Amino acid sequence: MKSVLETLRGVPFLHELPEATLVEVARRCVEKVHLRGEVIFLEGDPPKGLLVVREGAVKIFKTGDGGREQILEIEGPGRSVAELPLFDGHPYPASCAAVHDTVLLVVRPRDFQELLEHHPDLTRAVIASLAFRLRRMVMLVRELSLRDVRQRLMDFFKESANDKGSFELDLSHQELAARIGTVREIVSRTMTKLGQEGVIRVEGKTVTLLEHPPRPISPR
Amino acid sequence: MKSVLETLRGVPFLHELPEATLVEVARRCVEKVHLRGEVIFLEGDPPKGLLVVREGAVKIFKTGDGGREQILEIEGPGRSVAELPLFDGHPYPASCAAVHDTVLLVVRPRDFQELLEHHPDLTRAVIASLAFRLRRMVMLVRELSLRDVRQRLMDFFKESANDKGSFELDLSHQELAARIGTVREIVSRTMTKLGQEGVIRVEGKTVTLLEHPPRPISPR
DNA sequence: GCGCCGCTGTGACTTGAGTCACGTCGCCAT
DNA sequence: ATGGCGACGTGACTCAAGTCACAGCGGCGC
Repeated sequence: MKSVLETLRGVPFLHELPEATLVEVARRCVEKVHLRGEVIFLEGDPPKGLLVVREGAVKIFKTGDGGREQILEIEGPGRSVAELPLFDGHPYPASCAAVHDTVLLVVRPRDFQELLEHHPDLTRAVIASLAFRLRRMVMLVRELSLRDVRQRLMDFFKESANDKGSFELDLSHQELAARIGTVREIVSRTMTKLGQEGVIRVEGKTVTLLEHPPRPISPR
Repeated sequence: MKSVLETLRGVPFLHELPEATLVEVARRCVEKVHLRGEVIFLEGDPPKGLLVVREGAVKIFKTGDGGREQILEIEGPGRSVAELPLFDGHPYPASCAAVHDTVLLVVRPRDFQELLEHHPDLTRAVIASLAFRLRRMVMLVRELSLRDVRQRLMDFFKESANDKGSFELDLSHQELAARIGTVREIVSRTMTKLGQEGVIRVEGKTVTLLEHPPRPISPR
């Protein structure tokens, strides 16, 4: 596991801060461990502080009536979560839970405020962070509203593969379903079908995207 | 129509600025007229500047393969749009078009940057603005993923009514459908059904929400 | 007045997605 | 090994939503 300082340096929106400041931040960090599945905060809770994933992974999600879950974001090591309520003072708009056993660094709200005041350049970073999340949410809206499950699944795979031909799928079908806005069974079925069609190949946890000629746009 | 200054004062995130600054902003405003239906910018375009609706209304939307449209936000007089690309420098994540004939005030990106530098307190406002939009998008994701059309429609009505019993629906079914993520016919049908069930009453453009005993939670 | 056009209402049909119910497989702990 | 548990695969069924087609209405311009 990386040192506290290394972890903080890896957070995109803390990246610009001078070393001395990071040390200041590190000093204020509390470490907190959450076991797989454990809830870290619930929608509606008041801000707990800035959370940085040191090890493991957490999910941000909304829950619907039928108990169904829509994951907004999954964040791994070196990523921060829960900035929003910190910046606007309102309660969390969504809940958060540990996807794997997780070690978090927590910077309490007051400490963070103080930091903001002493480091005005940090504010720019904050804006960048919010802007990034906003873009992600717009993408998610588009996916959910304008694409079918098959497309959403492929989009997710392509993003995970990140230009490489394959990647490790470290989510259960259950979680993958919640990520792309559907249910376990549909993910299972769709993946099987994609495999049969030769669009992807699945071997254990490794998913390979098989190139296939970009099919011409079908006439309407 | 309100004066330029009054319009600017009405923008939530400019509200805090001292009068003198607003005058500065007003001086840099260019006015631009767009007729109903006209496209103001397209997804992928580079930032055009801060846009403030002086009169009329605009929609921010994404377009899908089949030509279907998902509206992210509709903004009326005294509301700003297109802040995001201004803050992070990236292209628009969605397109924008006039819903009615519209008068816009435009502050060019360079002028806005200058303003930001001279008024550091404005930065807080910027954060608030992004935070607000982010919350809206999270709400939209929840709607799209976890609620059915009937619920989305009622949610939209309740928000429009804003605690009053009724409101003016100034969107076509087509636009309403794009707003809540479905198609015209379904909106039409669902509204008819809600009317028959006595949940709402529709008279011309006026929609009245009829109170009805909060039905007990159905057992699962 | 007449014709055009955008908006709306509705029937009939199709289908993608979700639900239910099992069965299987592999892994871990006792 | 054996029992339990969580993850996965799949058939069968249901249904909300979307599509297609068409008809009526109402306003506006010429």
